[in-house]
Amino acid sequence: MPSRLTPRSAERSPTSAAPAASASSLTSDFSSRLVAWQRKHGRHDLPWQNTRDAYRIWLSEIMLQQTQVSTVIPYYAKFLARFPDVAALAAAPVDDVMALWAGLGYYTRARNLHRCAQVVVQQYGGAFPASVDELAELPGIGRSTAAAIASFAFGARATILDGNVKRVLARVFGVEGFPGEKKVENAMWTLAESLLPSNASDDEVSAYTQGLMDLGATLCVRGKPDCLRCPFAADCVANVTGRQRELPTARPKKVVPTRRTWMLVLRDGNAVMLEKRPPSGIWGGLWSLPEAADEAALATRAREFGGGAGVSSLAPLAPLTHVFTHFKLDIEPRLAELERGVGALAALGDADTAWVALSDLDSFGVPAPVRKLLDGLQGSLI
DNA sequence: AAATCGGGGAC
DNA sequence: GTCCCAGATTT
Repeated sequence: MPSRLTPRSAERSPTSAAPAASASSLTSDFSSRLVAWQRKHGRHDLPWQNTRDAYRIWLSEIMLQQTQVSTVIPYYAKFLARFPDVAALAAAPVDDVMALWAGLGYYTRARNLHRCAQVVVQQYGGAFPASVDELAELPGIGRSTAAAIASFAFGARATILDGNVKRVLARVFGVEGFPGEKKVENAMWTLAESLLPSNASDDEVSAYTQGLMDLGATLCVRGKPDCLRCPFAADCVANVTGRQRELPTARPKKVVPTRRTWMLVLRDGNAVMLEKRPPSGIWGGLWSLPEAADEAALATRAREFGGGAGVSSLAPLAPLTHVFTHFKLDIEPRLAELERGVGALAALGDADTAWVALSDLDSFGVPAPVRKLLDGLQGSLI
């Protein structure tokens, strides 16, 4: 049932485009219309829905940060099978968690996931706290994820504000400005809070939060929003004014610098030398190929890794470019072979290096471009 | 080729 | 408090 909504403070969205009368009536019944739409047209059978288990909800929300539903589903199933509850996850070695996470990206999420499980076990006796503020203190959980968990698991009246919601709000209410900008984001938080349903049951709260997500993910998409099916089409500033492509305001452009690195593929038969990266920074904590800032330095490292065994000269492999948000990375791979095949002995005793069979890369967390490079190498063997 | 996207750490 | 960074995917 659409609950009667209490009068809102006269928050005006920071736009002059929305007619005041239309904006205020929309604000007052936004939540009831969204809930009605969600119940009829939203998603109801995702693997992490239809539960109030905060562990399952938390796990899904962490995985869904920066990652789409279809990608998350198999990982979510793997994690639940291996770690059926927060205590099992907390008790596992972090390397097991990293290996299971490999391929999902944003690996600090995996380390925080593990840390968070341990905090929940040690400080909360294995039960997630129910308040948004306590949830947001936990590793890997910020304001939006805390609100998602609190609303789904505990029926809390708290709003999410992720990329989908920012897009919906910018369009429906005509919020101008790049949402990554502090001022604009603050305005969106205020607007989102003002739209929450009052006196809603737990089920209504869940449907509202899910509705925000589903509307942005299924109708109000970036490229071609399906405005004909949208419950807010008649009131939506972007739709009414034909500005779907201009809202939300795009990030200001900036030129990205290019960096170049040399990577060593040191091979001993079917195995390659991997090196564990520092815990923070690019690919933090993952296993990757040894690097150097130029070819000569890489050759020196190759000889050092070779230890007593001779090492061939470096042979160029096909260069590749990996694009991050803030820079491009040109990778110059160089192949070297151990000449006397004692590599397995050469690096023993060093916790930051490992000889890994190409067929065994799955059990290590390896960055995607490095994995691709090594997969190509495996194809060329035999 | 360009744009996206929540949280944490640096500052 | 504010700014800057991370990586895989979609468009």
